[in-house]
Amino acid sequence: MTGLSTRAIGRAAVRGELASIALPRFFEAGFDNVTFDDLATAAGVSRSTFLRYFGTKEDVVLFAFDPLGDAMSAALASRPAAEDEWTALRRAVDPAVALLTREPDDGLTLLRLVWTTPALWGRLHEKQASWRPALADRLAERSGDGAVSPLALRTRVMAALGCLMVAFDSWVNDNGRDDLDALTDATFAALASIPSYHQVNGRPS
Amino acid sequence: MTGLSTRAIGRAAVRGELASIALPRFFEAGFDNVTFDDLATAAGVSRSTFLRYFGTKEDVVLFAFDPLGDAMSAALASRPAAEDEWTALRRAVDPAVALLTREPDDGLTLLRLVWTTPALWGRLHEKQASWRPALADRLAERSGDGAVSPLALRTRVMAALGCLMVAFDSWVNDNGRDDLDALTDATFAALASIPSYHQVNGRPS
DNA sequence: CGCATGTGTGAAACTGAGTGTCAGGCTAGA
DNA sequence: TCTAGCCTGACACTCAGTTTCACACATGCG
Repeated sequence: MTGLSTRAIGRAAVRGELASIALPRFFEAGFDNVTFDDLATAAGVSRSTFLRYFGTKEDVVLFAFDPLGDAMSAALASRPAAEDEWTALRRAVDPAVALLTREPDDGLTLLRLVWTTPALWGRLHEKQASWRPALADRLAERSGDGAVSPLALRTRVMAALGCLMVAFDSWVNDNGRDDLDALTDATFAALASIPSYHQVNGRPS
Repeated sequence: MTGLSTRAIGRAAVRGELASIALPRFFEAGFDNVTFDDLATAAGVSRSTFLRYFGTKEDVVLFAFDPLGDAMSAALASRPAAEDEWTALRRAVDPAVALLTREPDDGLTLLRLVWTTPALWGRLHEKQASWRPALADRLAERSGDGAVSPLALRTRVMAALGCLMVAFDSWVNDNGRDDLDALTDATFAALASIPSYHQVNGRPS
């Protein structure tokens, strides 16, 4: 019943506070031009302390995406059992879309920073990959446990999160002109009906 | 007609030589436990020189994947025009499968190193992403230029390379027991027919 | 043949990320 | 009040990656 100790709650709060102080610096100066010393000074703590809360500089920025893993798993689990799989996956990524469009300017700025910094882009994809197992588990539950091969489920989860990433990419590249939600619909639609694919096994030379 | 100068050829050869000296060290000791000093000493050059050939440690390992971008583009371009898109994409990733299965032990060892080192895994995905534009261009050519939206094409290319990555993942995780080619077939098949997806736009609540 | 130019190499100094250690201070519980 | 444990700051350290400088070597030209 210990759940979250008072320590852990405090720690999470401090992390959020530090991240919110650090983000504007990154936006202004660019990710690579801000040092831990800068962040620590801005936050009024020592470099040591800042580093204790965020093991890497990337974590400071990507902290914003942390809740998405659980949120998307929960969203998928709450879809009606009768709903088809791809629609359920489309709805599962809604929390991600919502996170970035709640404050469209902030969301776009954040995503732009991630997209223009290879280290951040890479880490976001690592994080995204870490969400997959839980989503594949939810998918297995809803389609009867042995009905579809785990490999196929993992592939479809990969595809769904990939659709989200392509939508992010388009959104950043057109500077938020299009609606992120609509872009996500479009990427999911692009995989929904892959035109006439026959004989995967059996070598179509 | 300058193409490749004699300089560039020499440089590429040296890169290959240095990489082939370095790889076994990584395999033995683990990526993080090998320093540039170690590599330089092993290769009989100075740290400066080694760093001039590979800007980062990740590049030393991922050097092996460098030719894949062009190889996959060429493979896709050479598919018959009548072939359906998804099959063409499946064939486009053949060079990647071939690269890793030519010497199955070496390929598996290399991929295991990449998969157990977050930094390498992330960089491989960056590199993979850098291959996408060219592949999307080849896809646009074969399906009449304006016929399918660029967003849809980019999404399908992402999905195809994602299938490859999931196949890699499975191959590493079962220690090469299954055939990588067959695993790739399976992941592509998992997206070929996404079961009954209706109405992406129009909010299926 | 002698000289200038460009390129590859090595040495060294420097910045900054990330790790580990240690001592002091604050808080909570007995 | 005393004690045990955590949080903090200071410091030293390793290593990646950048930059600068000087030297060696090759090639092209007069």
